[in-house]
Amino acid sequence: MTNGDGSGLRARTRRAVRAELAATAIGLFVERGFDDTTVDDIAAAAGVSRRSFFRYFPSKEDAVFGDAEDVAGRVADAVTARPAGEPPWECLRAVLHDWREPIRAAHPDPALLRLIETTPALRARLHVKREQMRERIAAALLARGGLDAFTADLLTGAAGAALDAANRAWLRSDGALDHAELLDRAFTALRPQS
Amino acid sequence: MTNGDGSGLRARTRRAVRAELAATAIGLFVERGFDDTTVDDIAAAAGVSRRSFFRYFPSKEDAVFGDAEDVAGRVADAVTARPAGEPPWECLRAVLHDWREPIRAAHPDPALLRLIETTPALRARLHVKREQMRERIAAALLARGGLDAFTADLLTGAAGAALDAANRAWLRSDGALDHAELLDRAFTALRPQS
DNA sequence: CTCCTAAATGGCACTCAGTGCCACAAACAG
DNA sequence: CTGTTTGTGGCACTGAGTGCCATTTAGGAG
Repeated sequence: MTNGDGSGLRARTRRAVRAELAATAIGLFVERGFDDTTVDDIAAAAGVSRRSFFRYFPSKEDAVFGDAEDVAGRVADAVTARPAGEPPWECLRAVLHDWREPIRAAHPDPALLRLIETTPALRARLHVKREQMRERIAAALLARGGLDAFTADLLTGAAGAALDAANRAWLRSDGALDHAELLDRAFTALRPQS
Repeated sequence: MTNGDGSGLRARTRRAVRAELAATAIGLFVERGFDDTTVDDIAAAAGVSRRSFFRYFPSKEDAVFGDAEDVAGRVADAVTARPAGEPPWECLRAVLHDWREPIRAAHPDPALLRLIETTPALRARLHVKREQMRERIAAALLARGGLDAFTADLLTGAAGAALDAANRAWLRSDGALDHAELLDRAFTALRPQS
């Protein structure tokens, strides 16, 4: 029996190659645009074969959004870890507030954000990942008890809308506005009535 | 100068062929699944060439969502047409309430809804269309005055979340629950504070 | 009706994403 | 060392989407 965890040379090199591929792909996307970059380009620039690229990422888009599932899982865990009696909306507000920085750090390049905004294929993938994340968070919220599935869907959807509105306003201001305060304003405005 | 409007044999046959293609495509998608239906299959079943299919729809997915832009435009117009003094949130609630039926009528087959839910490519396209619609509605809401861009984004996003939550609960109940009442509950819960 | 132009069509060739298959090399367990 | 597992590259194939061209057809001008 081998070690199932992430130690060992096999798993480590695999993670390194994956990160290298993602960085190379993002660099090329930002430089030439998503559609004008082929998988062959990425693979060649990273020194692997085209076939191997698809062993690390199921699609070209996933080179950008590869770690989204990990983040979704950890955010869901953060929801579960909140105090039991906390109202659901406050729980979501606190968790999203805590995860603003980690999420931003995973996509440090503002040019990448612009690229995603202007590339239909990337926007589509982002929306799908976002929805998968929302479902996981809704499930975690539901497991905490105190609400039904309808309310869990509603609150997680509204929290996503709050985050989106804050992000858009922040991008419009070119980073001049305070992101945390924008998010707070959004959450306060949408706080559910009784 | 020819007639730019939609009358005339040219435009009418074009609309007819487009509708025929969409119906054929949806039928095949529901029957065999989206991925197991090729554009060749659709074109052959509708009696046109593969090349002509792409003259009516820019992609295979658009055979399902082809009229989304029209709907988005008309919903935005409905927002503009609401009484001037009406609070934004009530405006959105009223417009979405009025458009529940027309939107449902455009996708009458529940099997199609299930198919969209379970097909990644269709879900992705749906999310993109949804977001485009939200942007148009946000612009219309903004043009009414009385709010800033941040609030317009926030309210339209929240309205979308309300609609999604109502739709999901309605699908979960297999149509047993009252969709209008679910939507109303969602809007009431998220009504923004002062 | 005839001629002319604009639009619609079909066919072909091409690029590129994504997959299945196979042969080969490196790591690892015994 | 030996068998097994895991990663890799190469190849061929399907299918979406696009550019180009030759042909047909609708609809307006004379």
